[in-house]
Amino acid sequence: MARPTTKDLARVAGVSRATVDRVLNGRDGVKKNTVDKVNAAIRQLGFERNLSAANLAKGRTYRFVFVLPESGDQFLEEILRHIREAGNVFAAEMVWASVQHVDGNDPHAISTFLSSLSRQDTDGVAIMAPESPQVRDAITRLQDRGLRALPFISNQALSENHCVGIDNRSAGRTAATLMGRFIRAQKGQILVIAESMRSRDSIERRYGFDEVINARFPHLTPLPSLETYGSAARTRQVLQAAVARNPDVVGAYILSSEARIPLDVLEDMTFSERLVSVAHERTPCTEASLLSGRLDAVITQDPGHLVRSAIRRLRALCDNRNTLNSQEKIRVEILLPTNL
Amino acid sequence: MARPTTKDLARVAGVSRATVDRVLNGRDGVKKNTVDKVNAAIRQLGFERNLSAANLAKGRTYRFVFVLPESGDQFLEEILRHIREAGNVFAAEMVWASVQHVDGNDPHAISTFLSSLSRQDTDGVAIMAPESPQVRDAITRLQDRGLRALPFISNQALSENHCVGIDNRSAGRTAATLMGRFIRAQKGQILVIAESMRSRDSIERRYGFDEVINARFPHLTPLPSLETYGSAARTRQVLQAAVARNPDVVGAYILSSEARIPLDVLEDMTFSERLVSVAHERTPCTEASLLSGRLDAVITQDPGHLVRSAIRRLRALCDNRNTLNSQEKIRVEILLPTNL
DNA sequence: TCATTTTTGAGACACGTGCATCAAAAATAT
DNA sequence: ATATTTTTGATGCACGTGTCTCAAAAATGA
Repeated sequence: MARPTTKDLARVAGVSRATVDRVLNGRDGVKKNTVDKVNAAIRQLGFERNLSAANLAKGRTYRFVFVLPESGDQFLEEILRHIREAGNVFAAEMVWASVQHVDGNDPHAISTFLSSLSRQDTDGVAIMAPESPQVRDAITRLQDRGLRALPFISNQALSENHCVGIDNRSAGRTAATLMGRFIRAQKGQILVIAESMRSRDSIERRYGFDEVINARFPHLTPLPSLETYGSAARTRQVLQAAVARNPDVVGAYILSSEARIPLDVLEDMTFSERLVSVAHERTPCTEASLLSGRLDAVITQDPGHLVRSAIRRLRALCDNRNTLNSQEKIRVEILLPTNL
Repeated sequence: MARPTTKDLARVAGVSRATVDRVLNGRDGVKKNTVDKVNAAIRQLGFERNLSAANLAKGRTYRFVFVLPESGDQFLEEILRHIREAGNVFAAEMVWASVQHVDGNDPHAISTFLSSLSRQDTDGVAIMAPESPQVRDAITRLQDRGLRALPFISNQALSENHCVGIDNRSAGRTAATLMGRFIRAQKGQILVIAESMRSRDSIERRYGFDEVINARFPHLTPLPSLETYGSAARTRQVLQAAVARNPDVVGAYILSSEARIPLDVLEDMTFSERLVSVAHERTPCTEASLLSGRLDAVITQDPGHLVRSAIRRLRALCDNRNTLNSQEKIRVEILLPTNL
């Protein structure tokens, strides 16, 4: 019943605890034959290292940095809140999570910041930044210096560590399914509104969206993406232009994480029939809009889950452990007024 | 930077480590004044007990039992799989999770089993069983003996420990929203199919479903619940009778966690137009049905999350800690063919 | 005041692992 | 054969907390 300890291992393998330690911690200078004996004992006893004891002995702490853009985005606010919250919870497990803001549009700034990190003060980094060669190189150098890096939400093409976040193509496909089924009109156009189409996330969402609309709802026509660049004036302008060109707009898909501006602008405009609107990310704004009926559905990813998953995965990377895939898979969630 | 230890506490509070220990672990025989001094030091230093060290010192293990019905239900299979999986993950944190099957329809058997548990071999129990006075009493006695109990998935009216699981009324409301918006017919009836309507879960789902259909989709009529009792023959019989009485059936809501039988039966029947069907719980059967188009949506709760949440909450109960509410809230998830 | 009780302190050991050091044993080279 | 290198064992301390014991100090009662 009691868990076997390294002492038991030593006894069963017929070696000393010192040798068990050498094998467990991968030190060299141990004959292959001896290594095998110890491993056999590990299997035989079902030995598992007592993490509490190990961490205590090592005085191990995990110092993680979240590198985030500087925006005042509501979704990002949520992320920040959960980082603080998780900081408290994981404190008992010796995890320190801090946040560093850098201009998301300045690859040079990101790269410079990443270069400033060292093992002296940091064990791992979760990076939310658009993909760029500079950033990619900085991440590689980070890893060469022994730090662990993880792309966070915004997709980075890192070889193995796939991103903490949803499959954006699947998110776009889901938005399309809801949109297609909610719209009752026989035909019409759908506005697609993004803050910018330069990010990989937006592109993937758009791709998934078109895929499903074209295949399953051919009576609907998704219009070319409208970019707001975060400006209300510009949003109003491009939206009005698009609606003028397309008399039968029946839906609006807001695919960037800041839905406030497009929603406000849409509110002021008139359409022949009530628009079906779908947006991304749960924020105070999208929640309120769902309840008031301004939005019909919200596709989201749980920010708390994102943060905790990033921390767990960074820690696993530090310990060279595997994570539980089913726990770390971030789900494409659908919010309706009824399941907030 | 380094975390304060009990030694630091003792120094700052001007007492001995023994006294700090007495305060931290709530032993008596300490003057109120001294307690206050220690608590002040705790606040001043922001002391947090090192859980690793504490657990190591106590040799604490957490032995939890999941009490589950004996069914061969696919959803239950998933739950079992995740209990085994979680067992591996939590092993490093000294958590042992075992499973005990009892006949879910026999309150006496459940009560007898619960009475057989003692602190000698068990620290906490997660109970999935229909509510009944006998079971409720057994749970109370369990708690009197110092064990921790938690209602699991199936709703138990335990005073404080609210159930690990979704809000079933919200789930029913969500099913209704999707159903109402997916159905294009001007009017029609909706089949509501349950294994049994005796369980609190079914009742709550049904209640939420009717609520939304009546309020938002008055052109649709939800029919009285049909009970299958798990029998294919009976299912066929009651379904055919219901359809004979109602010529305009346009939707089917399967609200129990086993969707296989109703789906198979529905498949064989003919309707004037394609049914919109919504079921509960992600299982191999519902997944396949979504992809094949037999089902339009599935309302589900993540079984892995359920299991891990139950374990975390039981452990928190044992340690008299609070859990992170945002992490333990089980979401009403919506599955479409596009976000599996 | 002295006897009694309550409160506090000092100290030791335990938990399981990590990480040293140094000597002993075994294997290999000469 | 001996000298050298490689491999192993023995042992001790550390991590932070929990849990003892025993004695000292302080507070309370008479």
